Amino acid sequence: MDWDDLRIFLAVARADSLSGAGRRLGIDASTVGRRVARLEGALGAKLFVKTPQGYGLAPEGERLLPHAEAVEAAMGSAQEALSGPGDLTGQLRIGAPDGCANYLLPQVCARLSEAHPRLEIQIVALPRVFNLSKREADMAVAVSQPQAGRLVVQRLTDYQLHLAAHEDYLRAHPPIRGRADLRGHRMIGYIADMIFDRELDYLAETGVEWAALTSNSVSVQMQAIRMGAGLGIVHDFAIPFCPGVRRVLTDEISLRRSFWLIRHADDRRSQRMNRLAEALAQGIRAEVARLQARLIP
Amino acid sequence: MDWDDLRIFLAVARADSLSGAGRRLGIDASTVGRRVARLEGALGAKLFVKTPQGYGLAPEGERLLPHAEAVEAAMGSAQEALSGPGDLTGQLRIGAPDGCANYLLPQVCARLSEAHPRLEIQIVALPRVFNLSKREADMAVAVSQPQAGRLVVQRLTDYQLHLAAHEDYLRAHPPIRGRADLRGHRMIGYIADMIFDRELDYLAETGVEWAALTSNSVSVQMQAIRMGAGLGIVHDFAIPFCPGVRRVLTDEISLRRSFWLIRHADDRRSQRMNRLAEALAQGIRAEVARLQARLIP
DNA sequence: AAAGGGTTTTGCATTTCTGCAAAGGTGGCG
DNA sequence: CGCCACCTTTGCAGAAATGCAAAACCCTTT
Repeated sequence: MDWDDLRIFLAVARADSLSGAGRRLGIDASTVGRRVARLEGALGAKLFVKTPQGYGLAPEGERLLPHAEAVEAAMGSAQEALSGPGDLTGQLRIGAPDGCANYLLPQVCARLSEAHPRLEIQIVALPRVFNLSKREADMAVAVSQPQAGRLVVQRLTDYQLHLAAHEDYLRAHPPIRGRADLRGHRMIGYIADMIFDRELDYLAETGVEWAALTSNSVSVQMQAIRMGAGLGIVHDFAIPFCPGVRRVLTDEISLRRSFWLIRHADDRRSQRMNRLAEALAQGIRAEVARLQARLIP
Repeated sequence: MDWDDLRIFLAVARADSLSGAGRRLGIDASTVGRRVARLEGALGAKLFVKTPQGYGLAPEGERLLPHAEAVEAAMGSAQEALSGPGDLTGQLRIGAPDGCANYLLPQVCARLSEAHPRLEIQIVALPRVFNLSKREADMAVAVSQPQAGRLVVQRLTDYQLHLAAHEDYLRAHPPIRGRADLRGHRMIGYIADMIFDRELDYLAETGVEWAALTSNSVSVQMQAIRMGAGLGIVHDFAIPFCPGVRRVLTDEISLRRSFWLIRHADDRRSQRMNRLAEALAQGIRAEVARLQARLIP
């Protein structure tokens, strides 16, 4: 039995398909299929039920999975034992909502990447909740604490959101002195039925009923605001990236949210993962603080 | 990093050489060397100090070793999880002193092998103490309990030894009615300076001072006795294999010894190893009992 | 009903890995 | 001193694994 085939097995079990596993591993799907076949031969057991829709775990594979994960953990410890106390290496995939992914992670990860040249960071911006248990990512930034799953959660930082618009828009439209003046303004926000977390329902919280222009992406919303398309709730830390965008009604409308860093419970014992999480947490905290401090009141 | 390379690393670390590891793994030494080189490249660390006399663990390799063993253990559990509750598979290398290896293990292992067709049993007969920690064998039968090492020991069975000779020899020489009559007889025994365990010093215990024909192998001694070369202390359980060999002076000279089964402490958690050990223990017990019962008083 | 995107599977050219044989070194022994 | 046994390393031919492209299939959508 080739030990490396167990690595492939894990990937397929998590991706539920040869092609998905291949993408993740950076090798061809046909190779993945052949390695799985070889493993099954060596073990004398059918590990997957193969359908044209993908590979699903067979009972025997189900039984193997936790042991394969134990091997993976041991393999991680082994690699850890060698990488010098200083540098971090390997791959790190971070899932994050796109606000964080666009305006915070690039800088934070750039610095991290610079400090650790052999570290390979992947930022996955997705408007949905991650399935960490399937290892779609090693860590995830979330806007609320998950309830289920073998996960470990830590608070990253608080951040604020305010109503904002481009100064060109503000000049061209009636002044906004109070909440009542919002009536008649064009609002920009999330697509209602694509809100994947209650914490994102900013507009409802501010009492706005209707938005003229919506997107599932905060960066698209931000771009719309920057182009003078209207008013919207935006992250304070994003505003410095958009010259000309000004906050309005900061006294009356002010939201506070938190980012949470979510990791696999199993990774808790990994010194590497702990260090990566800590570096990420500090980086994000510092970046949020830096950007919010830059705001023109 | 190829997970399978860690398997090669383990073998080299234990064999202290590429060629030894290659023999053990059944692959060529040059391949072993290249895989080690590849692993070192992937890990960015020199794992071995390479000399024309072999591969010795470098400090980094020393650090990696326990983690690699953890991976090995996890890999074992994984394979165990799949092999049906019934059958045993894989390789089992048993080290044993040659008395046991010649007259007990062949039958016992033959039955075991028949019951588990995918099990591959190797019997290593060696006139020395095994280095289990280097995994020269998975288990070892010993004539005394080891004191040091992370080992687990269990008593297999007691057995007896008596003075014996071929009936042709007895007919051709003066009768032996008591210990005193032994004077003048040709004795067969161990080579004095090659006795690797005090328990083997049979002749000294019986008061015999000198042996005319000696060997480091009990089966060679037995063969000599069978050919009528003289008298010697032999295992009772070996006598049924040598037609014509009779015990003498059974009342006055009778030795009792024990076999012990020694295993790695780490293997204690392996259900497979436990089952193998149990099967071996029962087989050896039954075989000793069967053979000793067959003796002509 | 047909088309499109997703999957697995298969055939083939290419790359990679492996085993063998020879070369080069080093320590032990007569 | 030279020889022998053992080790590693290197060069090369054959075997094996890999990636790519195409085919076959299923489900969803137009």
